Amino acid sequence: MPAHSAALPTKERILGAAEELFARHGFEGASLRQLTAAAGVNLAAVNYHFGSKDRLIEEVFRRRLDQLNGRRMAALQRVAGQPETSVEDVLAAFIGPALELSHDGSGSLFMRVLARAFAEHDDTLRKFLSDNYGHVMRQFTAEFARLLPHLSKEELYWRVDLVTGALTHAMSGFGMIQRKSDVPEERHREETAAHLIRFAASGLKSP
Amino acid sequence: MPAHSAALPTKERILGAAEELFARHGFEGASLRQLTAAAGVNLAAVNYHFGSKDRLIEEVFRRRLDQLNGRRMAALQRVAGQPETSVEDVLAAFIGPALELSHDGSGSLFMRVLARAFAEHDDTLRKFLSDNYGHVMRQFTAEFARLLPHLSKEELYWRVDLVTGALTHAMSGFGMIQRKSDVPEERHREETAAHLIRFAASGLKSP
DNA sequence: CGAAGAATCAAACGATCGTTTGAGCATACG
DNA sequence: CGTATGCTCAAACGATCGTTTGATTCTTCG
Repeated sequence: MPAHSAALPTKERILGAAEELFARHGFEGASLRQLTAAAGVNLAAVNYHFGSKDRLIEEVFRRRLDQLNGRRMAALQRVAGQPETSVEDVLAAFIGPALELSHDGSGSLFMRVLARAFAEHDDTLRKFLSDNYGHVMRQFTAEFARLLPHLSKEELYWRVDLVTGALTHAMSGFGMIQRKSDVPEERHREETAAHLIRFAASGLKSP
Repeated sequence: MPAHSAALPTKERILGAAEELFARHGFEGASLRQLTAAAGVNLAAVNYHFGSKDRLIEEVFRRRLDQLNGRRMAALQRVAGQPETSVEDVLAAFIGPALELSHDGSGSLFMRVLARAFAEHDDTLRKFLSDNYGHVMRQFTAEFARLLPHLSKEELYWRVDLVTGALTHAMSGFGMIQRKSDVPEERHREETAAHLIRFAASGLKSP
């Protein structure tokens, strides 16, 4: 059993520093020496607690995606199959949890890590993400298919993919997603969600 | 003066191999040793011809972006300011040249390199891209502003940014952009452009 | 031809990478 | 108390990184 450390357990400190440095410098660009120095732990701690750098990368994803996709699925279940559900409702179920994470202090960098994962065409990482979280995208796509029955399968896949790209890009912090200092946090989140949902719904429902 | 080599000049061979390996493994992930081996040139050739790895990265961008943005600007000039110009026309001027490049044998990997550049928050690279090619995005945004006068500045920036994200994502090869073997190249390009333009125009014109 | 310059080459530079080792410290349990 | 067990630590492992050097080859031109 681990002794209760001063501030945070070593594993959590490593995961936090890894998230920040992976977002800033990429998976190959961030070294374990920078990482462990930032976390204030010994260099060997990574291999002791995680086995390897690759396994650490997977854990960085697992920690956030388990929560993020759990909330997405829960939100989807609340509207899926209902007769009065709109495209906007489904988009809100997809976007809302991501925005909560994105504006949640320690998790705000994870969206940038996720954007990097999309840019990586590394097969191992992509297979890990597809195996563990592919079912979420499939469920959302199925619900969109129900709400947009006039779209061919190919047309639907196209549009869902374009929506994914737009949201990933926006939420990884390139856009104007930064909150102005005179706007309250929660209100800014709602306005951001409204922007994203309006744009994506328009694209999805395009004739 | 360079002697005329067997196939391609050394500089071009390096640029070609760099584009492929940067797309596949990232800027830090691709080493000069892999790169020069793939190009069939000596390791020292990179520093001899380009000065450093960072300067090589810049040249990889310059070679493609000069052509890409030149064509974009030329296409934009043909429709900008005209009274009968539509949002779709401007989008076509932006997307068409990128699709030509994306489907042009040796240039097909460059869009993936560009997607990586977006994921990199490296200040040096971003400043280079902004300084050299920022005026292109500004010109297109100005034309969108003319065609969508009811949008606030903030709203317009939001939507242009979302369009950029969607297109970068799609053209870097995550979507279904791959051509089926029974569809002719040019027809597939037109259909792809039609998909992208319809989606983006819908998002931009959203009420 | 012969000198000059451009280009290529093998080899090495110091720095840094991910990973491993083995000793040392702390806590837990008989 | 003594001895496992979980954890941390400094140090080192071999490999690989970007870059530099100095000699060698090739090309051009007086």
